[in-house]
Amino acid sequence: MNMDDQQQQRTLEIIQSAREVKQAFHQVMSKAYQHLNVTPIQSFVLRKLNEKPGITLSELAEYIQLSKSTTSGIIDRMVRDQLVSREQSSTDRRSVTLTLLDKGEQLLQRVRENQVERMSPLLQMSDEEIDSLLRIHQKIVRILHQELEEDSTYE
Amino acid sequence: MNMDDQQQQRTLEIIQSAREVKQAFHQVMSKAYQHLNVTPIQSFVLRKLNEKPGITLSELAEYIQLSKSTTSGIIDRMVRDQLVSREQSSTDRRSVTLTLLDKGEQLLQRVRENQVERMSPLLQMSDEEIDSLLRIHQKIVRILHQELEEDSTYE
DNA sequence: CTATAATAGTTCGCATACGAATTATTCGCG
DNA sequence: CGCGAATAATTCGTATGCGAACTATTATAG
Repeated sequence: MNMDDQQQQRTLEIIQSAREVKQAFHQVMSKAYQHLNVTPIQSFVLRKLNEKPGITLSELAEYIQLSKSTTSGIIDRMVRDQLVSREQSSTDRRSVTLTLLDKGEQLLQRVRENQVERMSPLLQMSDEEIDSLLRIHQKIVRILHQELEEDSTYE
Repeated sequence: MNMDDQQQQRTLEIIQSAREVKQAFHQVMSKAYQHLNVTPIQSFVLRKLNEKPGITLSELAEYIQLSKSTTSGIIDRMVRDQLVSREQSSTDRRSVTLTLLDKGEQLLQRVRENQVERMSPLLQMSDEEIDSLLRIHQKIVRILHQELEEDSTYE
């Protein structure tokens, strides 16, 4: 329960560091995609729908780790832009199934080409660095998810 | 300009990994602070204002790496909640100076105590892992910021 | 078989987050 | 000095992001 100041400082450094990385990615990706008229999260959804056509909204939300309400809003705008179709499932009338429309597939193709150009500088990092990064990130996510579950015992 | 599929896959892994970390931090920190009625970014601003009392809005925005418009909105809500005072600068009437109010200082104290409890599991990581993480994160931020600057040559 | 639980989505109010446009002020060049 | 450029904030419209409340449907317990 008690940490000394140095440890507290250490924790803050990790949080701040993750924040900076998040912000930097957000800014680069927003700028990289804006001339395609697509947002970072929409590009992410395009990929997922391409991998799993006919997925339900709940499954997509689980997949991209966002709440259903947020996911519903994202899909709203993608349907409005004719990138995605939203249809009632035949097996469970509560569910909706999501599928890429032609326009969505074409956009995904352009997103992929664009990403190649914009993100390639990341590969300045060595394989060892990338492996190390991915491993530590996984560890952090595991620790934080564990913390979240234990949290439900509070209150 | 041309990457093979493996490299493209590698880049995607990095982006996805950063996204997962971001989401995990967001969820844990939101939950950790919600009973104090403060958001993660507000807790961050409380710390900065404590370090640099009398800072201007532009300086704060630069510090926390957010746009002025976003920062202005965050301060709006903190002023509304009587955590922060916003006063016209005497030296430059265009600027505003931001200072923590008593209520803000008290809240910062509770945030600090709370954070100790919630974030300590992160220290399951070894010093080597943390050093490695911070170093690689800095490298990523450097690469992405460089990318952002070069971008302005486009269009 | 039916009342109740649980589940799938949507909607609402709120807090970030951005860029563009606007206002007020200061700077800086001639 | 004085006028145009630069700077500091704010406001607006839009897109994430969340939880709570709600509707519709399906599952389940008795």
